[in-house]
Amino acid sequence: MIPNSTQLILRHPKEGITFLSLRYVVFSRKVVEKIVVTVKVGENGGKLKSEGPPSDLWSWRKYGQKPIKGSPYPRGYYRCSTSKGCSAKKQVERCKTDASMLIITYTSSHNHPGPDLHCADLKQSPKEPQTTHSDDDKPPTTTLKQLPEVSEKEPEEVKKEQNKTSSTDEDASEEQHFHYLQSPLSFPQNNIISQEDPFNGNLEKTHDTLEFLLDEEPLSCLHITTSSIPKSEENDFFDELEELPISSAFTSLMMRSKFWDEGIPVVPS
DNA sequence: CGTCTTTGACCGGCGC
DNA sequence: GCGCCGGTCAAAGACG
Repeated sequence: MIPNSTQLILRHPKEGITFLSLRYVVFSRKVVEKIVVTVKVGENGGKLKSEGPPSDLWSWRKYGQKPIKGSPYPRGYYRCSTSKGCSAKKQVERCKTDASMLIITYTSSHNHPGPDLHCADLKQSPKEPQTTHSDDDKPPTTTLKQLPEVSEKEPEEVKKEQNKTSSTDEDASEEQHFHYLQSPLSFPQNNIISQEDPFNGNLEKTHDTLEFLLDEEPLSCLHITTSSIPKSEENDFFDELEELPISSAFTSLMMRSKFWDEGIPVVPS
């Protein structure tokens, strides 16, 4: 049985409130690639106004919100405002069975380089709404941190910068409690998914990563699986989707991200 | 004043 | 053809 989805469970080193599960998704029928990210924001994540949503480095502008049939929570529609004319979009909604879970769907891709990592990391995308959302109506942005594919930063440099930020400003903002990684859609598509054989090659590495992750005791009841999603209504959400394992590119990105550094405190020697 | 959010209206796809 | 539903538009207001 070939695993068709991957979930990564990450936790905050202190509070353990942030979780992330990632899936690469292809709408096989429409041949439209979407990437669905589910984010565990913790029980208080969606209830405390002070608890700002995680943000990525892009600026997202909300352009719509619709109540979704079958879900008590509305879905928010965002498009990239980092660059005019960028077609990147994302949809953010809460899991109907678990309000602490956010389901973020990325569509289209950025047609421009991402923001500078250093600057963005320090400035934390000031345009990004952080604290104005309420319980249900304004979903947070994602924990995805997007690195410009045009500028491959030295991981050490990135870590250094990020550590500096987190060490000096760690408690300044709830935002600091979230970990960032690159938006999958900022990768060239052939780096995201091998259309011919999406499971080949990446699988082993993905599993290595997962085993590594699984060494960390999960903090929540969120199920970890590489082959199926546990029975839940969330599963229905993905039923029509063809799920793919995380690519090595994405994995490698995570490994050098702040997300990785802080989310996975245990590093194999 | 520029940018963003909110929110009702509008549009297109799809099923019956 | 009609209604439902998801996605988008755009005007108005809020905010820094």
